[in-house]
Amino acid sequence: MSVMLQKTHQTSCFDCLSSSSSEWGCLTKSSLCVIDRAKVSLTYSPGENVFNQGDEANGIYCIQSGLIGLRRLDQDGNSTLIRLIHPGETIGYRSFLKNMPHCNSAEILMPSVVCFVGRSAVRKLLETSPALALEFLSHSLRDLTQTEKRYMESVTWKAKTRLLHILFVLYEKFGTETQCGEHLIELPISRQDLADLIGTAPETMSRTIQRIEGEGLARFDGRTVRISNLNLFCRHLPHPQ
Amino acid sequence: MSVMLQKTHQTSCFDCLSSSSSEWGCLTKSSLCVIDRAKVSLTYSPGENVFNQGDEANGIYCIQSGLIGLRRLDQDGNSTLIRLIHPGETIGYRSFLKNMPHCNSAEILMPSVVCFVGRSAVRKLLETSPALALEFLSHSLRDLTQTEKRYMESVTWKAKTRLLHILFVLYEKFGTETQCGEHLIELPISRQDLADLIGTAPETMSRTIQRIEGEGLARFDGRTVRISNLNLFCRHLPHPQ
DNA sequence: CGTCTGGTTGATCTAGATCAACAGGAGTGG
DNA sequence: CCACTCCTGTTGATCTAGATCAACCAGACG
Repeated sequence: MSVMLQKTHQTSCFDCLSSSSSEWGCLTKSSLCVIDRAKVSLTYSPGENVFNQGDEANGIYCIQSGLIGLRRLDQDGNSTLIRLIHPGETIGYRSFLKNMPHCNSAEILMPSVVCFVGRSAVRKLLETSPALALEFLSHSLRDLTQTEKRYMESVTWKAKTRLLHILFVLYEKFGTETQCGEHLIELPISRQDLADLIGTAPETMSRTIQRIEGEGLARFDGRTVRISNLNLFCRHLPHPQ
Repeated sequence: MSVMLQKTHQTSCFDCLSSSSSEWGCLTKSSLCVIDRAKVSLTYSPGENVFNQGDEANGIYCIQSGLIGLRRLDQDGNSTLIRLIHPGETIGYRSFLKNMPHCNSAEILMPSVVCFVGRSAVRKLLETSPALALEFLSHSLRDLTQTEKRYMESVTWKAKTRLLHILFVLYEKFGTETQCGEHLIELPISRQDLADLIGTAPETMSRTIQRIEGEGLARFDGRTVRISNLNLFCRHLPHPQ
Protein backbone atom coordinates (compact mmCIF):
# COMPACT_ATOMS: atom_id res chain seq x y z
CA MET A 1 0.00 0.00 0.00
CA SER A 2 1.56 3.27 -1.09
CA VAL A 3 1.56 5.81 1.68
CA MET A 4 1.10 9.32 0.45
CA LEU A 5 2.23 11.88 2.98
CA GLN A 6 1.73 15.52 2.45
CA LYS A 7 2.54 18.45 4.64
CA THR A 8 -0.61 20.53 4.78
CA HIS A 9 -1.28 24.02 5.90
CA GLN A 10 -0.06 23.75 9.47
CA THR A 11 -2.87 24.36 11.90
CA SER A 12 -1.52 25.56 15.20
CA CYS A 13 -1.96 23.31 18.19
CA PHE A 14 -3.67 26.24 19.88
CA ASP A 15 -6.41 26.36 17.26
CA CYS A 16 -6.75 22.61 17.34
CA LEU A 17 -7.08 22.59 21.12
CA SER A 18 -9.87 25.14 21.06
CA SER A 19 -11.88 23.48 18.31
CA SER A 20 -11.74 19.84 19.35
CA SER A 21 -11.72 18.53 22.87
CA SER A 22 -8.20 17.24 22.77
CA GLU A 23 -6.44 16.12 25.89
CA TRP A 24 -3.49 18.42 25.83
CA GLY A 25 -5.16 21.19 27.73
CA CYS A 26 -2.82 20.71 30.65
CA LEU A 27 0.25 21.85 28.81
CA THR A 28 1.84 25.20 29.40
CA LYS A 29 2.02 27.67 26.55
CA SER A 30 5.71 27.03 26.10
CA SER A 31 5.27 23.26 25.98
CA LEU A 32 2.54 23.65 23.42
CA CYS A 33 4.89 25.77 21.38
CA VAL A 34 7.45 22.97 21.45
CA ILE A 35 4.86 20.55 20.15
CA ASP A 36 3.70 23.10 17.64
CA ARG A 37 7.17 23.32 16.21
CA ALA A 38 7.88 19.61 16.43
CA LYS A 39 4.64 18.25 15.04
CA VAL A 40 4.02 17.40 11.43
CA SER A 41 0.53 17.72 10.04
CA LEU A 42 -0.26 14.89 7.65
CA THR A 43 -3.12 14.37 5.26
CA TYR A 44 -4.34 10.86 4.51
CA SER A 45 -6.92 9.36 2.21
CA PRO A 46 -9.14 6.37 2.98
CA GLY A 47 -7.31 3.09 2.67
CA GLU A 48 -3.94 4.44 3.71
CA ASN A 49 -2.38 3.34 6.96
CA VAL A 50 -1.00 5.72 9.54
CA PHE A 51 1.06 2.87 10.92
CA ASN A 52 1.11 -0.87 10.65
CA GLN A 53 0.99 -3.55 13.26
CA GLY A 54 4.56 -4.51 13.99
CA ASP A 55 6.00 -1.15 12.99
CA GLU A 56 8.35 0.52 15.37
CA ALA A 57 6.53 3.24 17.34
CA ASN A 58 8.34 6.46 16.53
CA GLY A 59 5.98 8.92 18.13
CA ILE A 60 2.37 9.70 18.79
CA TYR A 61 -0.47 10.67 16.51
CA CYS A 62 -3.24 13.11 17.32
CA ILE A 63 -6.15 12.96 14.92
CA GLN A 64 -7.39 16.40 13.97
CA SER A 65 -10.19 15.51 11.55
CA GLY A 66 -11.53 12.45 9.77
CA LEU A 67 -11.87 8.91 11.03
CA ILE A 68 -9.42 6.13 11.75
CA GLY A 69 -9.95 2.44 12.40
CA LEU A 70 -7.68 0.33 14.54
CA ARG A 71 -7.22 -3.16 13.17
CA ARG A 72 -5.54 -6.16 14.61
CA LEU A 73 -4.13 -8.99 12.54
CA ASP A 74 -4.24 -12.34 14.31
CA GLN A 75 -1.81 -15.16 13.71
CA ASP A 76 -4.12 -16.71 11.08
CA GLY A 77 -3.96 -13.53 9.03
CA ASN A 78 -7.50 -12.38 9.79
CA SER A 79 -7.74 -8.67 10.29
CA THR A 80 -10.35 -7.45 12.75
CA LEU A 81 -11.53 -3.91 13.21
CA ILE A 82 -11.37 -3.34 16.91
CA ARG A 83 -12.03 0.35 17.42
CA LEU A 84 -12.90 3.63 15.76
CA ILE A 85 -10.82 6.71 16.48
CA HIS A 86 -12.44 10.12 16.27
CA PRO A 87 -10.93 13.61 16.02
CA GLY A 88 -9.32 14.80 19.24
CA GLU A 89 -8.13 11.34 20.19
CA THR A 90 -4.48 10.39 20.36
CA ILE A 91 -3.20 7.03 19.17
CA GLY A 92 0.05 5.17 19.10
CA TYR A 93 0.97 6.47 22.53
CA ARG A 94 0.73 3.10 24.22
CA SER A 95 3.22 1.30 22.04
CA PHE A 96 5.40 4.36 22.01
CA LEU A 97 5.54 4.67 25.77
CA LYS A 98 6.08 0.97 26.22
CA ASN A 99 8.82 1.10 23.63
CA MET A 100 7.19 -1.73 21.77
CA PRO A 101 6.18 -2.14 18.13
CA HIS A 102 2.62 -1.10 17.34
CA CYS A 103 0.24 -3.89 18.28
CA ASN A 104 -2.33 -2.89 15.70
CA SER A 105 -2.65 -0.98 12.46
CA ALA A 106 -4.30 2.41 12.08
CA GLU A 107 -6.25 2.57 8.86
CA ILE A 108 -7.75 5.74 7.48
CA LEU A 109 -11.51 5.34 7.03
CA MET A 110 -12.38 8.89 6.05
CA PRO A 111 -10.09 11.65 4.71
CA SER A 112 -8.11 12.68 7.74
CA VAL A 113 -5.63 15.17 9.04
CA VAL A 114 -3.32 13.73 11.65
CA CYS A 115 -0.60 15.45 13.65
CA PHE A 116 2.50 13.46 14.34
CA VAL A 117 4.88 14.27 17.18
CA GLY A 118 8.14 12.41 16.94
CA ARG A 119 10.11 10.55 19.52
CA SER A 120 12.63 13.21 20.41
CA ALA A 121 10.02 15.93 20.88
CA VAL A 122 7.91 13.75 23.14
CA ARG A 123 10.94 12.72 25.12
CA LYS A 124 12.01 16.30 25.57
CA LEU A 125 8.51 17.32 26.60
CA LEU A 126 8.27 14.49 29.08
CA GLU A 127 11.48 15.68 30.68
CA THR A 128 10.67 19.34 30.82
CA SER A 129 6.95 19.15 31.54
CA PRO A 130 6.06 16.57 34.18
CA ALA A 131 2.41 17.44 33.68
CA LEU A 132 2.54 15.67 30.34
CA ALA A 133 3.18 12.30 31.94
CA LEU A 134 0.15 12.89 34.11
CA GLU A 135 -1.83 13.78 31.02
CA PHE A 136 -0.80 10.55 29.30
CA LEU A 137 -1.68 8.82 32.53
CA SER A 138 -5.18 10.19 32.62
CA HIS A 139 -5.55 9.32 28.95
CA SER A 140 -4.58 5.76 29.67
CA LEU A 141 -6.92 5.62 32.65
CA ARG A 142 -9.74 6.82 30.45
CA ASP A 143 -8.93 4.17 27.85
CA LEU A 144 -8.97 1.62 30.63
CA THR A 145 -12.42 2.51 31.93
CA GLN A 146 -13.62 2.71 28.36
CA THR A 147 -12.33 -0.77 27.62
CA GLU A 148 -13.96 -2.14 30.75
CA LYS A 149 -17.21 -0.49 29.80
CA ARG A 150 -17.10 -1.95 26.32
CA TYR A 151 -16.43 -5.34 27.86
CA MET A 152 -19.46 -5.04 30.12
CA GLU A 153 -21.60 -3.98 27.18
CA SER A 154 -20.45 -6.91 25.10
CA VAL A 155 -21.61 -9.38 27.73
CA THR A 156 -24.81 -7.68 28.86
CA TRP A 157 -26.12 -6.27 25.59
CA LYS A 158 -27.18 -8.39 22.69
CA ALA A 159 -26.18 -7.92 19.07
CA LYS A 160 -29.13 -5.73 18.10
CA THR A 161 -28.60 -3.40 21.03
CA ARG A 162 -24.91 -3.06 20.32
CA LEU A 163 -25.56 -2.33 16.66
CA LEU A 164 -28.13 0.33 17.49
CA HIS A 165 -25.69 1.86 19.91
CA ILE A 166 -22.89 2.07 17.36
CA LEU A 167 -25.28 3.50 14.79
CA PHE A 168 -26.23 6.17 17.27
CA VAL A 169 -22.62 7.07 17.94
CA LEU A 170 -21.98 7.33 14.21
CA TYR A 171 -25.14 9.38 13.83
CA GLU A 172 -23.95 11.81 16.45
CA LYS A 173 -20.63 12.18 14.64
CA PHE A 174 -21.57 12.06 10.99
CA GLY A 175 -25.36 12.11 10.82
CA THR A 176 -27.11 14.54 8.51
CA GLU A 177 -30.72 15.52 8.08
CA THR A 178 -32.40 15.66 4.70
CA GLN A 179 -34.79 18.45 3.76
CA CYS A 180 -37.70 16.04 4.25
CA GLY A 181 -36.68 15.46 7.87
CA GLU A 182 -35.08 12.09 7.39
CA HIS A 183 -31.84 11.33 9.20
CA LEU A 184 -28.94 9.88 7.24
CA ILE A 185 -25.78 8.09 8.23
CA GLU A 186 -23.14 7.28 5.69
CA LEU A 187 -21.40 4.25 7.17
CA PRO A 188 -17.63 4.59 6.93
CA ILE A 189 -17.07 0.82 7.13
CA SER A 190 -18.15 -2.42 5.53
CA ARG A 191 -20.59 -4.91 7.05
CA GLN A 192 -17.71 -7.21 7.80
CA ASP A 193 -16.01 -4.47 9.83
CA LEU A 194 -19.26 -3.52 11.49
CA ALA A 195 -19.65 -7.14 12.54
CA ASP A 196 -16.10 -7.17 13.93
CA LEU A 197 -16.79 -3.98 15.82
CA ILE A 198 -19.79 -5.37 17.69
CA GLY A 199 -18.19 -8.78 17.92
CA THR A 200 -20.46 -11.04 15.90
CA ALA A 201 -20.26 -13.18 12.79
CA PRO A 202 -21.09 -11.37 9.52
CA GLU A 203 -24.17 -13.55 9.06
CA THR A 204 -25.49 -12.38 12.39
CA MET A 205 -24.85 -8.80 11.30
CA SER A 206 -27.03 -9.33 8.21
CA ARG A 207 -29.85 -10.82 10.18
CA THR A 208 -29.66 -8.16 12.85
CA ILE A 209 -29.95 -5.48 10.19
CA GLN A 210 -32.98 -7.28 8.83
CA ARG A 211 -34.58 -7.31 12.25
CA ILE A 212 -33.94 -3.63 12.69
CA GLU A 213 -35.45 -2.89 9.29
CA GLY A 214 -38.40 -5.11 10.12
CA GLU A 215 -39.10 -3.12 13.24
CA GLY A 216 -39.00 0.09 11.22
CA LEU A 217 -36.13 1.54 13.19
CA ALA A 218 -33.95 2.22 10.16
CA ARG A 219 -33.46 1.29 6.53
CA PHE A 220 -30.16 0.12 5.16
CA ASP A 221 -29.13 0.66 1.56
CA GLY A 222 -25.53 -0.22 0.94
CA ARG A 223 -23.62 2.02 3.26
CA THR A 224 -26.31 4.60 3.83
CA VAL A 225 -28.63 4.25 6.76
CA ARG A 226 -31.92 6.10 6.77
CA ILE A 227 -33.71 6.82 10.01
CA SER A 228 -37.16 8.24 9.43
CA ASN A 229 -38.35 8.19 13.02
CA LEU A 230 -35.49 9.28 15.23
CA ASN A 231 -37.61 9.19 18.37
CA LEU A 232 -38.59 5.61 17.78
CA PHE A 233 -34.96 4.78 17.08
CA CYS A 234 -33.77 6.39 20.27
CA ARG A 235 -36.37 4.62 22.36
CA HIS A 236 -34.67 1.36 21.41
CA LEU A 237 -31.24 2.52 22.46
CA PRO A 238 -29.73 0.97 25.57
CA HIS A 239 -30.03 3.11 28.62
CA PRO A 240 -26.79 4.88 29.45
CA GLN A 241 -24.74 3.49 32.37
CA MET B 1 -18.21 -5.11 58.84
CA SER B 2 -15.72 -4.18 61.50
CA VAL B 3 -12.38 -3.21 60.06
CA MET B 4 -9.49 -4.17 62.23
CA LEU B 5 -6.36 -2.21 61.45
CA GLN B 6 -3.11 -2.98 63.03
CA LYS B 7 0.30 -1.50 62.53
CA THR B 8 2.61 -4.43 62.02
CA HIS B 9 6.34 -4.69 62.08
CA GLN B 10 7.17 -2.23 59.35
CA THR B 11 8.92 -3.93 56.49
CA SER B 12 11.04 -1.47 54.59
CA CYS B 13 10.04 -0.68 51.02
CA PHE B 14 13.54 -1.71 50.05
CA ASP B 15 13.07 -5.23 51.33
CA CYS B 16 9.63 -5.43 49.79
CA LEU B 17 10.98 -4.32 46.43
CA SER B 18 13.63 -6.98 46.38
CA SER B 19 11.38 -9.84 47.43
CA SER B 20 8.32 -9.23 45.28
CA SER B 21 8.34 -7.86 41.77
CA SER B 22 6.72 -4.59 42.66
CA GLU B 23 6.56 -1.77 40.20
CA TRP B 24 8.32 0.89 42.14
CA GLY B 25 11.75 -0.03 40.95
CA CYS B 26 12.05 3.24 39.08
CA LEU B 27 12.14 5.35 42.18
CA THR B 28 15.26 6.98 43.46
CA LYS B 29 16.56 6.02 46.86
CA SER B 30 15.39 9.28 48.32
CA SER B 31 11.89 8.91 46.90
CA LEU B 32 11.68 5.42 48.29
CA CYS B 33 12.66 6.80 51.65
CA VAL B 34 9.81 9.26 51.48
CA ILE B 35 7.39 6.44 50.80
CA ASP B 36 9.01 4.34 53.46
CA ARG B 37 8.35 7.02 56.02
CA ALA B 38 4.87 7.86 54.73
CA LYS B 39 3.50 4.37 54.28
CA VAL B 40 1.50 2.47 56.81
CA SER B 41 1.71 -1.29 56.84
CA LEU B 42 -1.65 -2.84 57.60
CA THR B 43 -2.65 -6.38 58.43
CA TYR B 44 -6.03 -7.70 57.36
CA SER B 45 -7.93 -10.91 57.83
CA PRO B 46 -10.19 -12.61 55.28
CA GLY B 47 -13.57 -10.93 55.00
CA GLU B 48 -12.33 -7.45 55.81
CA ASN B 49 -12.42 -4.77 53.18
CA VAL B 50 -9.46 -2.56 52.34
CA PHE B 51 -11.86 -0.06 50.85
CA ASN B 52 -15.45 -0.04 49.74
CA GLN B 53 -17.01 0.90 46.47
CA GLY B 54 -18.07 4.50 46.76
CA ASP B 55 -15.47 5.38 49.37
CA GLU B 56 -13.35 8.42 48.79
CA ALA B 57 -9.92 7.43 47.46
CA ASN B 58 -7.41 8.68 49.98
CA GLY B 59 -4.29 7.04 48.66
CA ILE B 60 -2.92 3.92 47.08
CA TYR B 61 -2.48 0.41 48.39
CA CYS B 62 0.39 -1.90 47.59
CA ILE B 63 -0.23 -5.49 48.53
CA GLN B 64 2.76 -7.10 50.17
CA SER B 65 1.42 -10.56 50.89
CA GLY B 66 -1.88 -12.40 50.83
CA LEU B 67 -4.71 -12.16 48.33
CA ILE B 68 -7.32 -9.53 47.58
CA GLY B 69 -10.46 -9.68 45.47
CA LEU B 70 -11.95 -6.73 43.67
CA ARG B 71 -15.72 -6.73 43.73
CA ARG B 72 -18.20 -4.55 42.01
CA LEU B 73 -21.71 -3.96 43.22
CA ASP B 74 -24.20 -3.33 40.45
CA GLN B 75 -27.33 -1.23 40.79
CA ASP B 76 -29.41 -4.32 41.65
CA GLY B 77 -27.22 -5.02 44.63
CA ASN B 78 -25.44 -8.04 43.13
CA SER B 79 -21.80 -8.15 43.98
CA THR B 80 -19.49 -9.68 41.40
CA LEU B 81 -15.91 -10.68 41.91
CA ILE B 82 -14.08 -9.17 38.98
CA ARG B 83 -10.42 -9.68 39.66
CA LEU B 84 -7.85 -11.19 41.97
CA ILE B 85 -4.96 -9.08 43.23
CA HIS B 86 -1.69 -10.74 44.08
CA PRO B 87 1.29 -9.52 46.10
CA GLY B 88 3.34 -6.84 44.37
CA GLU B 89 0.32 -5.29 42.71
CA THR B 90 -0.93 -1.83 43.52
CA ILE B 91 -4.62 -1.01 43.76
CA GLY B 92 -6.75 2.02 44.30
CA TYR B 93 -4.45 4.13 42.19
CA ARG B 94 -6.97 4.63 39.40
CA SER B 95 -9.68 6.17 41.51
CA PHE B 96 -7.11 8.10 43.46
CA LEU B 97 -5.51 9.62 40.39
CA LYS B 98 -8.85 10.39 38.82
CA ASN B 99 -9.96 11.94 42.08
CA MET B 100 -13.06 9.82 42.07
CA PRO B 101 -14.61 7.52 44.66
CA HIS B 102 -13.51 3.90 44.44
CA CYS B 103 -15.49 2.11 41.75
CA ASN B 104 -15.16 -1.26 43.44
CA SER B 105 -14.47 -2.83 46.80
CA ALA B 106 -11.27 -4.58 47.76
CA GLU B 107 -12.00 -7.61 49.89
CA ILE B 108 -9.37 -9.60 51.68
CA LEU B 109 -9.47 -13.24 50.59
CA MET B 110 -6.41 -14.50 52.42
CA PRO B 111 -4.58 -12.98 55.40
CA SER B 112 -2.80 -10.01 53.89
CA VAL B 113 -0.32 -7.28 54.58
CA VAL B 114 -1.01 -4.13 52.65
CA CYS B 115 0.97 -0.91 52.53
CA PHE B 116 -1.00 2.28 52.34
CA VAL B 117 0.48 5.51 51.05
CA GLY B 118 -1.70 8.49 51.74
CA ARG B 119 -2.78 11.35 49.57
CA SER B 120 -0.27 13.95 50.68
CA ALA B 121 2.71 11.63 50.34
CA VAL B 122 1.73 10.57 46.86
CA ARG B 123 1.11 14.17 45.87
CA LYS B 124 4.47 15.23 47.18
CA LEU B 125 6.19 12.36 45.42
CA LEU B 126 4.46 13.14 42.16
CA GLU B 127 5.75 16.68 42.38
CA THR B 128 9.30 15.88 43.30
CA SER B 129 9.80 12.71 41.31
CA PRO B 130 8.46 12.94 37.77
CA ALA B 131 9.50 9.33 37.20
CA LEU B 132 6.67 8.26 39.48
CA ALA B 133 4.03 9.56 37.08
CA LEU B 134 5.68 7.52 34.36
CA GLU B 135 5.64 4.52 36.63
CA PHE B 136 1.92 4.92 37.27
CA LEU B 137 1.56 5.35 33.56
CA SER B 138 3.26 2.10 32.75
CA HIS B 139 1.20 0.42 35.45
CA SER B 140 -1.96 1.67 33.85
CA LEU B 141 -0.77 0.62 30.39
CA ARG B 142 -0.11 -2.85 31.73
CA ASP B 143 -3.57 -2.99 33.27
CA LEU B 144 -4.96 -1.93 29.93
CA THR B 145 -3.27 -4.67 27.90
CA GLN B 146 -4.21 -7.12 30.62
CA THR B 147 -7.86 -6.11 30.42
CA GLU B 148 -7.84 -6.40 26.65
CA LYS B 149 -6.26 -9.83 26.91
CA ARG B 150 -8.85 -10.99 29.40
CA TYR B 151 -11.54 -9.72 27.09
CA MET B 152 -10.11 -11.66 24.17
CA GLU B 153 -9.91 -14.78 26.31
CA SER B 154 -13.50 -14.43 27.43
CA VAL B 155 -14.72 -14.47 23.84
CA THR B 156 -12.37 -17.03 22.36
CA TRP B 157 -12.05 -19.50 25.22
CA LYS B 158 -14.92 -21.52 26.54
CA ALA B 159 -15.83 -21.98 30.17
CA LYS B 160 -13.81 -25.12 30.78
CA THR B 161 -10.68 -23.59 29.29
CA ARG B 162 -11.04 -20.45 31.35
CA LEU B 163 -11.56 -22.43 34.52
CA LEU B 164 -8.49 -24.58 33.87
CA HIS B 165 -6.53 -21.43 33.21
CA ILE B 166 -7.53 -19.82 36.49
CA LEU B 167 -6.85 -23.02 38.36
CA PHE B 168 -3.38 -23.04 36.88
CA VAL B 169 -2.74 -19.45 37.93
CA LEU B 170 -3.87 -20.28 41.45
CA TYR B 171 -1.74 -23.39 41.39
CA GLU B 172 1.32 -21.36 40.48
CA LYS B 173 0.63 -18.99 43.35
CA PHE B 174 -0.64 -21.22 46.11
CA GLY B 175 -0.23 -24.78 44.91
CA THR B 176 1.43 -27.34 47.16
CA GLU B 177 2.61 -30.87 46.63
CA THR B 178 1.74 -33.70 48.98
CA GLN B 179 4.28 -36.32 49.94
CA CYS B 180 2.55 -38.77 47.61
CA GLY B 181 3.19 -36.50 44.66
CA GLU B 182 -0.30 -35.07 44.38
CA HIS B 183 -0.74 -31.38 43.72
CA LEU B 184 -3.11 -29.40 45.88
CA ILE B 185 -4.81 -26.06 45.50
CA GLU B 186 -6.76 -24.54 48.33
CA LEU B 187 -9.26 -22.32 46.55
CA PRO B 188 -9.48 -18.93 48.24
CA ILE B 189 -12.95 -18.23 46.88
CA SER B 190 -16.42 -19.73 46.67
CA ARG B 191 -17.91 -21.40 43.58
CA GLN B 192 -20.12 -18.37 43.13
CA ASP B 193 -17.06 -16.11 42.99
CA LEU B 194 -15.22 -18.52 40.76
CA ALA B 195 -18.17 -18.40 38.38
CA ASP B 196 -18.13 -14.60 38.45
CA LEU B 197 -14.43 -14.57 37.74
CA ILE B 198 -14.70 -16.62 34.58
CA GLY B 199 -17.99 -14.99 33.68
CA THR B 200 -20.54 -17.79 33.80
CA ALA B 201 -23.62 -18.72 35.76
CA PRO B 202 -22.99 -20.75 38.93
CA GLU B 203 -24.83 -23.72 37.42
CA THR B 204 -22.41 -23.74 34.52
CA MET B 205 -19.56 -23.63 37.01
CA SER B 206 -20.85 -26.79 38.68
CA ARG B 207 -21.23 -28.64 35.42
CA THR B 208 -17.84 -27.53 34.18
CA ILE B 209 -16.24 -28.86 37.34
CA GLN B 210 -18.04 -32.15 36.77
CA ARG B 211 -16.68 -32.35 33.23
CA ILE B 212 -13.18 -31.67 34.46
CA GLU B 213 -13.50 -34.37 37.10
CA GLY B 214 -14.96 -36.71 34.52
CA GLU B 215 -11.91 -36.25 32.33
CA GLY B 216 -9.66 -36.99 35.28
CA LEU B 217 -7.95 -33.61 35.15
CA ALA B 218 -8.63 -32.76 38.77
CA ARG B 219 -10.82 -33.65 41.70
CA PHE B 220 -12.79 -31.06 43.64
CA ASP B 221 -13.65 -31.48 47.27
CA GLY B 222 -15.10 -28.36 48.79
CA ARG B 223 -12.44 -25.77 48.31
CA THR B 224 -9.53 -28.10 47.79
CA VAL B 225 -8.55 -29.15 44.32
CA ARG B 226 -6.44 -32.24 43.83
CA ILE B 227 -4.42 -32.70 40.67
CA SER B 228 -2.91 -36.16 40.47
CA ASN B 229 -1.57 -35.92 36.95
CA LEU B 230 -0.11 -32.47 36.46
CA ASN B 231 1.17 -33.23 32.99
CA LEU B 232 -2.27 -34.28 31.82
CA PHE B 233 -3.70 -31.17 33.42
CA CYS B 234 -1.22 -28.90 31.69
CA ARG B 235 -1.85 -30.48 28.33
CA HIS B 236 -5.40 -29.19 28.55
CA LEU B 237 -4.37 -25.64 29.30
CA PRO B 238 -4.91 -23.04 26.59
CA HIS B 239 -1.79 -22.23 24.67
CA PRO B 240 -0.23 -18.99 25.81
CA GLN B 241 -0.70 -15.95 23.52
C1' DC C 1 -37.11 -26.68 64.55
C1' DG C 2 -37.86 -23.35 60.41
C1' DT C 3 -35.13 -20.48 57.55
C1' DC C 4 -31.23 -19.16 54.65
C1' DT C 5 -27.40 -19.55 51.91
C1' DG C 6 -24.39 -22.08 48.69
C1' DG C 7 -24.10 -25.67 45.85
C1' DT C 8 -25.74 -29.47 42.78
C1' DT C 9 -28.80 -31.51 39.29
C1' DG C 10 -32.32 -31.77 35.65
C1' DA C 11 -35.14 -29.81 31.81
C1' DT C 12 -35.75 -26.37 28.65
C1' DC C 13 -34.69 -22.27 25.86
C1' DT C 14 -32.13 -19.14 22.97
C1' DA C 15 -28.70 -16.17 20.88
C1' DG C 16 -25.58 -16.65 18.07
C1' DA C 17 -21.93 -19.59 15.60
C1' DT C 18 -21.15 -22.51 11.98
C1' DC C 19 -21.72 -24.68 7.54
C1' DA C 20 -23.31 -24.39 3.01
C1' DA C 21 -25.28 -22.38 -0.99
C1' DC C 22 -25.92 -18.52 -3.73
C1' DA C 23 -26.29 -13.81 -5.76
C1' DG C 24 -24.39 -9.55 -7.45
C1' DG C 25 -20.56 -6.74 -8.77
C1' DA C 26 -15.77 -5.87 -9.94
C1' DG C 27 -11.85 -7.08 -11.98
C1' DT C 28 -8.85 -9.80 -15.01
C1' DG C 29 -7.43 -12.15 -18.90
C1' DG C 30 -8.32 -14.43 -23.13
C1' DC D 1 -17.19 -9.27 -25.45
C1' DC D 2 -17.60 -13.31 -22.70
C1' DA D 3 -15.94 -16.56 -19.25
C1' DC D 4 -13.63 -16.82 -15.09
C1' DT D 5 -12.57 -15.96 -10.55
C1' DC D 6 -12.82 -13.07 -6.34
C1' DC D 7 -14.99 -10.81 -2.85
C1' DT D 8 -18.83 -9.08 -0.11
C1' DG D 9 -23.08 -9.79 1.37
C1' DT D 10 -27.43 -12.32 1.97
C1' DT D 11 -30.25 -16.36 3.11
C1' DG D 12 -31.37 -20.97 4.94
C1' DA D 13 -30.60 -25.04 8.00
C1' DT D 14 -28.48 -26.86 11.78
C1' DC D 15 -25.81 -27.03 16.06
C1' DT D 16 -24.21 -25.78 20.61
C1' DA D 17 -22.58 -23.45 24.71
C1' DG D 18 -24.36 -21.59 28.05
C1' DA D 19 -28.40 -19.06 30.37
C1' DT D 20 -32.50 -19.61 32.72
C1' DC D 21 -35.99 -21.75 35.53
C1' DA D 22 -37.09 -24.92 39.00
C1' DA D 23 -36.44 -28.35 42.37
C1' DC D 24 -33.71 -30.09 45.81
C1' DC D 25 -30.08 -30.97 49.32
C1' DA D 26 -26.90 -30.08 53.12
C1' DG D 27 -24.90 -27.47 56.40
C1' DA D 28 -25.18 -23.17 59.33
C1' DC D 29 -27.59 -20.55 62.49
C1' DG D 30 -31.12 -18.09 64.60
